Amino acid sequence: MSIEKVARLAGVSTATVSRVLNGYEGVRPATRDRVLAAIAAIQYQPNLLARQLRTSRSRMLLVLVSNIINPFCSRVVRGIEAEAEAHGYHILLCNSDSQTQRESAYLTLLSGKVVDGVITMDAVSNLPGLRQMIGDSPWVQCAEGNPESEGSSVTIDNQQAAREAIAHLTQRGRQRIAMINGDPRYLYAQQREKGYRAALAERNVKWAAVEYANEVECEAGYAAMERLLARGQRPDAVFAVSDVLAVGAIHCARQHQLRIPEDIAMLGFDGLPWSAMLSPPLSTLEQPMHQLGVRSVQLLLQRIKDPHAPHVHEQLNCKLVERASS
Amino acid sequence: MSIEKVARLAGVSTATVSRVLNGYEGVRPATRDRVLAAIAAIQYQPNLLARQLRTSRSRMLLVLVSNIINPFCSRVVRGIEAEAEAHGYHILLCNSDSQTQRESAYLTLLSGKVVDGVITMDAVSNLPGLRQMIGDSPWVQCAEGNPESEGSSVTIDNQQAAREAIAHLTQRGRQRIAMINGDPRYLYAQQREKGYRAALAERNVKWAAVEYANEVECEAGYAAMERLLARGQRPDAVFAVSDVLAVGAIHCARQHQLRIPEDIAMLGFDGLPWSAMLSPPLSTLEQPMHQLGVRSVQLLLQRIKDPHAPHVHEQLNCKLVERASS
DNA sequence: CTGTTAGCGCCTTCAG
DNA sequence: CTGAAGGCGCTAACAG
Repeated sequence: MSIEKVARLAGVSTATVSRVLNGYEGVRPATRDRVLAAIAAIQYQPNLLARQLRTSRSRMLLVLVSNIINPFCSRVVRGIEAEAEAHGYHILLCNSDSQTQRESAYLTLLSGKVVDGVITMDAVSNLPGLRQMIGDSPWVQCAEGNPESEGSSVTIDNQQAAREAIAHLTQRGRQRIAMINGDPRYLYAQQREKGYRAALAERNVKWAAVEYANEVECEAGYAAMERLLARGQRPDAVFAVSDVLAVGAIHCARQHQLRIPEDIAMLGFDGLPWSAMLSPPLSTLEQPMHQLGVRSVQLLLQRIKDPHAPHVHEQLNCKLVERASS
Repeated sequence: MSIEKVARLAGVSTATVSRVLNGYEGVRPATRDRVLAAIAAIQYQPNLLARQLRTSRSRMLLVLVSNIINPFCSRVVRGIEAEAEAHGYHILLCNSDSQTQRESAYLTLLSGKVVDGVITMDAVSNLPGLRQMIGDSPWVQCAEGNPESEGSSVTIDNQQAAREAIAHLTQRGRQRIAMINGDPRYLYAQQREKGYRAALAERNVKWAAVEYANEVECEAGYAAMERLLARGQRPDAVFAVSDVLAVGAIHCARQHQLRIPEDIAMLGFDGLPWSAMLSPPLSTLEQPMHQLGVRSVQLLLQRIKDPHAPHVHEQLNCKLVERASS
């Protein structure tokens, strides 16, 4: 089942078989046909591991994501995979749950030459241990990136997005805008909160309230809303950093006999398709999810091709979609 | 950066280094320490490709999924990954979009020894071409499986689940139950439709209406509902094969000034967490998503360990969750 | 146009 | 307890 058997059967050398396999030009049609026939005869399948070892290129990309269950993540990953496949690359998926140990287990695949590069969608850039494991291997941070760290990144302008969110809500006359944020270990969470506070400050609004959801699941959004409502003065608007969290928050508000948007306006983030189909339809900040993935791959492949290519920090635009919830 | 450098630096043979690396017993502590020191000194990282080639085991599993964006899929994949990781395996993800060509591209990784086995969540068992590529490599069908095909499978009893759905709706006094089904090339869709029709027949109900969503996205659910409402007599209940489709269907019904559940009862499928937080909360058939993934990996690893282990066809239970939408 | 040869980096008998 | 040597299957010079 090796290249050698094919060679023997076709009466040629292994080199020739290899040439046929890899589509080299200089092979006489007659011999090529003999080789092809031999391949078909024994149903030969090249051993890709051997090839990868020899060429030291695996055409595989590692994708480190906090949790694929987050619909935002799965859509970005879809973009990654689509673009990777278009260039003949495959992807290896790691759900880290932000556990350093799991991430480092996967990163050995990078040093172990099993993958040619890595795209991280998790808070790794501020973890020195992981940074060191990545070394100067091809690396792109996607959606969650520190522009000041080494390595390229493709993100949105989180701070700016949060400002737009607040601008929108104040414009609609809201006075007490609360925020349901994600785990503050994430840069995106830090940046959005910074934008939120800055926007309020600019408007001389002193009322602020932030609750953190420990994961991006609607139950966590519900719980955060519960805590928000348990505080003294009730907010008249909530800015959630994910549509998923917003769903939970809306449900919680309803349980408290509050009307959306009359009593509380609600604004989500991400722009998942079903946000438009909720009742009321959810206003949200739409991220270019697919494109985030696509661009990340493009930058990564560029760097794989030329390890000395400069690092790039790209920011894609997001878009406020106004609907009935705010 | 190879094992040989370590050996030279430590003044031992490559064999000894290998022994240390793989935790073999019979190495004198003194030499082991020297080796460990050398490894640390040059920051040696084993080349996993070489190891995989040599041992012909990659500890990687291929997961072929139609589309990771489907929340049902991402939750199953999460289960797969969790269990795989617990056994020291990594996973390679392929979004096939049910395109035979893409699937076969990924399956070369199986014949190419890049992965030790494959879990398919897509309609492949009835595609002879792909079946042949898999050959008798370790293979488990997850969530979408043909019990009559070779290879193991872990599924739910789709037909039975559909019967329960109809039983529930008729019990609530519904007379004209329509179905929003998935792509009929999938076995799950065929089986659920069979259950739907059988349940109606048993009750001597002649009214039936089935529309197919071309993908599992809420927009497709919306479109299917639109077609359903454009038909002559309007249904008083809809059984959708996915909560995602149900969201779209509900939205469409609302646009037509129909109330849920008064005018139309709605029943979803999968049991995604946010189905409980919609308004009204969505009744649904809850699948053991995580467990489907976990069991698949267990069966697969079993078969990798012992290629002659018998094929198993397991069915996990799903559960009707009654909420306000029906 | 084709064959010979030398590894890629590792593990694993088989000797000692 | 340790070393020498062979080979996993493939590609890429280098000859011819």
